[in-house]
Order: sequence, then C-alpha cells, then structure tokens
Amino acid sequence: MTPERNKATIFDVARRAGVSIKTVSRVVNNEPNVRQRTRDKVLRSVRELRYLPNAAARELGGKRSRVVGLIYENAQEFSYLNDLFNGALRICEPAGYTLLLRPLTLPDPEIIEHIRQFALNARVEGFVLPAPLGDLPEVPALLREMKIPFAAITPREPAPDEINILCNDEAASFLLTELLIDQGHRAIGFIKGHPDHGASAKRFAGYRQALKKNSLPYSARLVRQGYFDFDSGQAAAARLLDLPQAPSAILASNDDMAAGVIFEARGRGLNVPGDLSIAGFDDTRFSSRIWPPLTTVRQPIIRMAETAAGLLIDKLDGSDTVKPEAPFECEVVIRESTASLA
Amino acid sequence: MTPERNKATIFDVARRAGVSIKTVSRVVNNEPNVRQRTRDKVLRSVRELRYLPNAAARELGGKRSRVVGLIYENAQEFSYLNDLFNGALRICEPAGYTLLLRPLTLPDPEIIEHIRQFALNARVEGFVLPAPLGDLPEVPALLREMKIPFAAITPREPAPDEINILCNDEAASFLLTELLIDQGHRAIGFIKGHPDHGASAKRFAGYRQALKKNSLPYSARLVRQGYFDFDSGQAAAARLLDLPQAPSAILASNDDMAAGVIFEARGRGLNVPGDLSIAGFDDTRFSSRIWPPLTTVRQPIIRMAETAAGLLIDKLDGSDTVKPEAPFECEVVIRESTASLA
DNA sequence: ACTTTCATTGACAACGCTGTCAGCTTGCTG
DNA sequence: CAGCAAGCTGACAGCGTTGTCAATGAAAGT
Repeated sequence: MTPERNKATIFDVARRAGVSIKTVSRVVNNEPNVRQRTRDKVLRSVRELRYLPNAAARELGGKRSRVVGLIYENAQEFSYLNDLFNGALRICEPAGYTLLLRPLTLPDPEIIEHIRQFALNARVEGFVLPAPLGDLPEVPALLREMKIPFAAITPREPAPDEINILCNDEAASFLLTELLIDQGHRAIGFIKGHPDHGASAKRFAGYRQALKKNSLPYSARLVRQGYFDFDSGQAAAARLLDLPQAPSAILASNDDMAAGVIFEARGRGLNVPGDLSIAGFDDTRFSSRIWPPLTTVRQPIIRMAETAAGLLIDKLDGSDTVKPEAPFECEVVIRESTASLA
Repeated sequence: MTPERNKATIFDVARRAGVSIKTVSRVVNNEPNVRQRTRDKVLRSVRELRYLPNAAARELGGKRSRVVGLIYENAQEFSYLNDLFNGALRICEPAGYTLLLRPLTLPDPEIIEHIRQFALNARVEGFVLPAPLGDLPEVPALLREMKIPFAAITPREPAPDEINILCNDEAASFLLTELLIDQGHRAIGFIKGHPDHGASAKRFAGYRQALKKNSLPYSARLVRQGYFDFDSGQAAAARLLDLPQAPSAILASNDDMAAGVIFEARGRGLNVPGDLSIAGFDDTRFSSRIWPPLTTVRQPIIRMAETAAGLLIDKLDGSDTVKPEAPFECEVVIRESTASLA
C-alpha cells in the first residue's frame, strides 16, 4: 500500500562516499569523531542521493522515536489551540521531530489511562503540556512516573528542574483593572475563570491588587464565579447587572465570558461601552470582531509554544542545561468595549 | 531517552501461546488461515501480556506506516478544523492509525513541494483532503502522481473512482434564500465566497435558483465578491449599504463575513434584524454568540470527517469496494439575525 | 488405501538503522 | 624512536516485525 518512496538507503550513501554505513550514520546524526574531509564527502553523497533516513529503522535500531506529544483540553479556545500547535510545529518539524496531537475531554475519570495509552501507542518521547492539563496534579505525576519529560505551559505550580513556560497574567490583570479605574470606574465587577485553571487565580489576584493599590474597597458581591465559557459569562453578568448598585464596568477572566457579558448587556438594551464597560482576556480571533471590539489581554501563545517545544527538544536531545526562562509578557489591547465613565 | 515501554514482544506472546511468531503475527493482523482454537490461544496470550506490536518494527518489516495525513489551509475557520480533526481522529485511533496534521499557508508557490516533503518525511499512506485544498488542481494531481490515496471533502470536481465526501451546499443556500424571500425581502444582497473554494460557486448557485424559482429579478449590483474573511464581508456590506436602493437582507457565504456585515451595520447605527436581516453559512462557534445570533447553515463536519477517514482506511486496508456516498445534508439554523420585513 | 488438494503452521531471511567494540591512524611524549 | 593516548573508522550484531516458502496435517477424491 505504501507508495514508492525515496529509495536511497544508508548503504547507497556509504558506497557512493566510499565509507562504511556507520560513518554515514555518524555524519547524519551529527556525532563527533569524523574528520572534516570525510564528513564533507558523506554530506555530498547524502545530497546527491537525496537521502532521507528511514524513521522506522532509526527507531527500531536506536530506541528513539522522535515523537513529541501535545495533549490538550478539547474545550479550549480554538485559536489558543491553533497557536499552540502552530508554534510547536514550527520548532518540531525542522528539528526532525513528529508532533502528535491528542485532545482530552474533561472531566475524565480515566484521563490518566488515556494519556498512558497515547504515550505508549504513539511512543511519545516528550510532552508539551498546556494549561489546564498541567494544573491537574495527576497528569504531571503520571509523566514523571513514566519518566517522560514535558514542558508545562502556564502551570499553576511550576516545578523546579522542569521546563515551565510562564506568563505574567497577574501583572496584565493589574494593568487592565487600573485602566478601568483610570477611566473613572469605581464599581468594577469581576468574573472569575474556571477554578481548575491556574490562570484564574492569577487574574483575580491582579484585580484585587489594583483595587488595593488605588484604595478602592473590595466587594465580594461584585465577584462571580465563571467557567471560561460564554454561558457562564452571560449568567454571571446577569447577576451582576441585577445588583441594586450594578457595576459600571465588568472584567471577565477571558474573552468568551466577556462575549457573554456583551450579549447579556445587549439583551437588556444597555449600551456598551456607554452604560457598561467590558474587558476580557486572551484576544481570541473574534475579540476584535464582535461589536464593540473587546478590550483584552493578549498572550504570546505562539512564542510560548515555540519555546516550550524548543526546550523540550533540547532536553530530549540530551542537553543538560536547564535554563529557567523569564516569564513572557502579556500585552493589554485597548479597543472600544471600554470607555471613561461619563 | 525513550522511557521504558511495554516490554512484551511477539516472541513472548508466541512462547506463552506455544506457537511461532508468524502465527502470532497472523492473528494480530487478522489474517486468514489460522484455526479458531489457535487464534483464541494467541489472543489470550496477547491480552495477558498486554502485548502491543512495535510500530517501528512493523513498518520496517512490512512496509506499512499506518499514517494518515490531514493537510489543511491554516486560515480556515478553527471550529471547522477542530471538527475535522476530531472526526478523523475518532476513526483513526481505534483503527490503529496515526493521524498527522500539516497546516499549509495559501497562496504558496511551493505548496506541492511542501506536501511532497511532508508525505515523504512522515511516510503518509493516505490523505484526508478538506476544502479548499481539494479544489487546487495541483494537489490532487500530486497525490495521484505519488500514488497516495486520498479522501476529498467537498471538492469542487469530485473525481469518480476516488473517495469524495459531499454536502448539498446548493440546496441549503436555496432554502436560506427562500427563507428570506418568504419573510418578504425582495432586495437580497449576496456576498460571494473565495473563488478558490468550490463551495462558493454552489452557494451562489443556490441563491440564484431561489430568486428564479420565486420570479425575483437577479441584479448583479446586489452581488459582491468576498473572500470568506471578516474584513471582506464588512467591505462588501459597506458597498451594498451605500447603494441607492440598499438591500433589506444580506446573505453572506460564510459566518465570518456575516459577522463583518453585522459589524458594519452596527457601525452605521442600523438595527439588525429590524433594518437589515443577515444570514451566513457554517455555524461556527461564535455564530450563536454574537449579537444578534446568526441565522446560518450547519454542515455535519464531524460526521463528514469520520466518513472520510473511514473510507480512506478501508482503502488502505485493501478493501476494493468503492461505494459512492450520498451527499451529507446541511441544516438551516434559524436564529435572530433574520426577521420578516416590517 | 493412496493420491491430491488445500488449510494451517513454522523457519528464516529481510527491512535500514544504531550501539558496541575492536582496529587502525595520528600526533605527542620521553 | 619506542610507547601511548586520542582521534577516527569499520565490522557486525541486534532491534521486532512481516514476507516467502517449505513442511505438515487434514479433508476429499479415486
């Protein structure tokens, strides 16, 4: 069934270069102890024959599959997943690694078994582990037990000696809240994110800090629990707007929920941002395309995914240097869903 | 680097079952000519040892990689891609196939080379080929030349003897247009989709048919070219609304463009659907979450992807029966962006 | 009972690479 | 100039399957 492929094998290359197959192997794998002249000869031969090592033979002989797994929660924002995948792929492909995706549906009592099976079946050498999976304690635990390295993207509790890609959510939330305060808002509603996501707590913390720094009272009535989805945002907004002293601005912990807030406000005939300012987090594809376009915070997901994949591959390739990365900077994007209090 | 894996090999299974490795191989691969009693013995042994065939050895020995490739245009709607991937994965995984994704950015003069490299590097045995890639003549041509089977999803020109997954876009477009006509609209604007997509022509054809059937005049001024993206939808809407006799309803060839139309209408202070009815195609994740929720058409993408992957795998596994599939039915979803003409 | 036929089974050689280890060169050192 | 370490190279044995083909067993025909 498999169509005809690149026929050249390591033997062909070796014969043409007048060396042994082992030497070709050394050159192809960038191993030391090959004279420069020999190396050149081999490389020329490789080029001329368009030699491509057979991955199956490589794995069988060498015990390395060069497969990186990306597991993710299926309910995640598509644009987040897309950025994640594209970023990781951009690194894996040129490095000769295969990137394999595996969606997971939460909550899932058998999630551990699913991941284990995936790792075994696909012979995954290392995982990219985006939020919120890195926040479930059992997932990192499983990978440690299986001795499979992973790069966690925005985990709640970054483990030292492991690869962690962080982002200063808290600072961004602080800035966004201050923006609203600067615009004159005093009663600022806040919709929390899903409690299983590490980011939720950080975003909430930034909100509280900004209130404190600006000597505004914190009122629990102005804070509602949401779950990162549109519906929970809408429901939370409904309850906030029903308040006797309704907020003049609402900060939602992501854009999906912020869209829900806009939806609810519109349904009540409220003018956004005239009657209600709304801001979110994430800057998804639609954030700039709903009416009004959303003030939000953008994470450099693509670069974060690239870095995650890059560090992971370094580790798989045997580099022992564990350089802790500085957190990535979020960017506040100001659009038309927020305005000064008249 | 590779962590310890399932250690049992075919030899272990064979020894335990008291047969030769070849017999185990036959059983595992569902080959004929094994007595039922022997088969049972082997299967029990497989279960007890939790035997999992080593994919690398399998490929090396047998020339079959069991890799299915899914190439797609990176600019596609995320929810479309997500459904595509999830549908295909749902079939591939249990069938023992690996599903590999490869985004492509259009236009790309080297697209052929990119696909060729991907097919070679990843040893892809068969492709799932969603629109609009199946509509570029060179892509199917390349795959035919490489003798790699593929399943085309909604191709413009379905080739006989190949796997084609179709959908009655035209009929759906017809229904949607008639819906607007029934609501009393007479001047109905239409925004065409990207000319490289086969679906664009079909959706336009359905629109024209509905006008004709209802004896409404066709006016080229009411038709604008779009490119399936938000901005082109907004721009087209601007020109339609600038018309001396502006339409009272606009049908956009997808929801992204319809969102652009809503955006433009809002910017002009128009009330949707009071002053302008708007409908789209695709029912993306946000179609029901913008204000007002969009009347649109939903394709059963997941089922289409499942069918595509299923038929492709059947073919790869050597089934020769080429059963032509009936087109999938689209579903018109009526929401609040359309209303009767006052 | 004696072929003949076909279903069933097994022995063994690929498949294309990497790991191991031994052997051959160099270039120094004393 | 012998002696030795380090650099370089190659021979060869796996790795865990599947493909091929020969051997065996059972059923059927004469």
